[in-house]
Amino acid sequence: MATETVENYIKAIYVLCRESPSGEAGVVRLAHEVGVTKGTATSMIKRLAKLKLVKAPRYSGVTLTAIGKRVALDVLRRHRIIETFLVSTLNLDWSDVHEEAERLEHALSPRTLDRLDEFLGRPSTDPHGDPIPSASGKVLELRGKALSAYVKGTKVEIVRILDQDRSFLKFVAQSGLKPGVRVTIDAVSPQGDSITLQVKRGQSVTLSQNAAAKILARLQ
Amino acid sequence: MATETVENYIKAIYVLCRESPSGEAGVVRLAHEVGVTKGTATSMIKRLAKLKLVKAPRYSGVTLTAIGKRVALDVLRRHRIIETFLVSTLNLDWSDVHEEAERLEHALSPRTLDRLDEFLGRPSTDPHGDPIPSASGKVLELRGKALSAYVKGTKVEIVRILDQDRSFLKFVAQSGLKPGVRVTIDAVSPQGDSITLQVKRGQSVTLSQNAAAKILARLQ
DNA sequence: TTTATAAGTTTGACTACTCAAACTTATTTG
DNA sequence: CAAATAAGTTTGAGTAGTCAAACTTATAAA
Ligand SMILES: [Mn+2]
Ligand SMILES: [Mn+2]
Ligand SMILES: [Mn+2]
Ligand SMILES: [Mn+2]
Repeated sequence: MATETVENYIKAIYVLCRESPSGEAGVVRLAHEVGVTKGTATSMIKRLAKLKLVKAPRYSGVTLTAIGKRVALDVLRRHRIIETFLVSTLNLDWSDVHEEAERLEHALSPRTLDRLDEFLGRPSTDPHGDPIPSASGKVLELRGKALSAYVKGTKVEIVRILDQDRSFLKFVAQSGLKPGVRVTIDAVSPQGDSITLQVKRGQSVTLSQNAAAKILARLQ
Repeated sequence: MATETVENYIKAIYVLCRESPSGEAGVVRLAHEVGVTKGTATSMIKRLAKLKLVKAPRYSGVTLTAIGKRVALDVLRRHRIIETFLVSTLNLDWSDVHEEAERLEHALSPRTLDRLDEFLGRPSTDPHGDPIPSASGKVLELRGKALSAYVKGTKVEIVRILDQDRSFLKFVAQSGLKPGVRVTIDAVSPQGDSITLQVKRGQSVTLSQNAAAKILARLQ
């Protein structure tokens, strides 16, 4: 079995590969993501390569092998089911659960995970709208487009928040922008680099294009 | 904060001190409990002493300091609340939850633990009848006497199973001897080294004195 | 009271993980 | 294209945790 540290690296590599257009994870960003120096990340990558979890040509980007991808999806499944439990059953704050799940995800046996999943009614997404991979390792990553991609007047439904940063999540929640909420694109200002949404009548929120890019929504 | 390993040692020392009449934990038994060699246990004890968690005179038994005792009760509280959750909410098997809680107990933040405790209705004992220490570190260890201490004809209520061994727990559960169950002492045979209980009408169980000593019960 | 044995300690070596700092290769940019 | 800079690697050292085996001290038996 992979250690807690290995699981964290693999999950981070999965996320980074998904984000980068080249489909590869860079060492510096990986190091930053897991909170270590780049030298440490390099040596860990070597170990992961020896474990057949990643492919890492020298002086180039890291990618997951099929086995590595499977490990990542397992960890992600655990992480998101736990987050769902913490929010929907224990009523913990939406913006706090990530750190907690970060530790708990390494301590759940398959059986307990399945019981938890059953108890929660087999949810398909977590509180942030992140899709929960199936037990067999399948996941539908793309649902919706970035808020910044819609034009003025469009009515959309928030489906996912891509950033796990606590303060950003806190701000998003404060603005009433949880997954499932419907908003109207009120104004788009390329000069001001901002976008304004109407959440309810009389309540509008202005976001930078950058922030709006981290919130996914779909039509209707 | 204490590492996972440190927490495991401290908890084991707490349990061993409670069991031994001298109130001290031996290195060999501690090593066995934690699953390491005695040399490893010795070197860990040194670290624990440096951390002011234990007192360990050379070539003699280990005892917890006040700080160490506090750590032990914190871990025990987490362990037992988790076990309660796994059994009463997720319907996991009574005899399986110990191993699971053994890992989860190191991953729960105080806030999440409190929410879980609240969700469960602030239970006072876990599924094995073990008392759950309070958040402030208080615990009532002694409730009931060993089954082997009662005489023939006595009607008692099972309150606690002292052994966490899976096969023993499985046997106990199979025999219908959970905490809360009422039984009658049917026969005591000093020669046969055994004791026979009537659980329901027509259902009786025979235990060795040794096994009966690990099951606590109280009158009525 | 000696002696065998159990309990406890020490030593040397190993894996997993980490950092700082020097170094090498790749990528920008003037 | 050459120089500057960013990205990636290597080296040396350190902590946490572990084992096997040799060793020392305490305890129980003879
Ligand atoms: Mn994690
Ligand atoms: Mn999430
Ligand atoms: Mn444990
Ligand atoms: Mn228990």
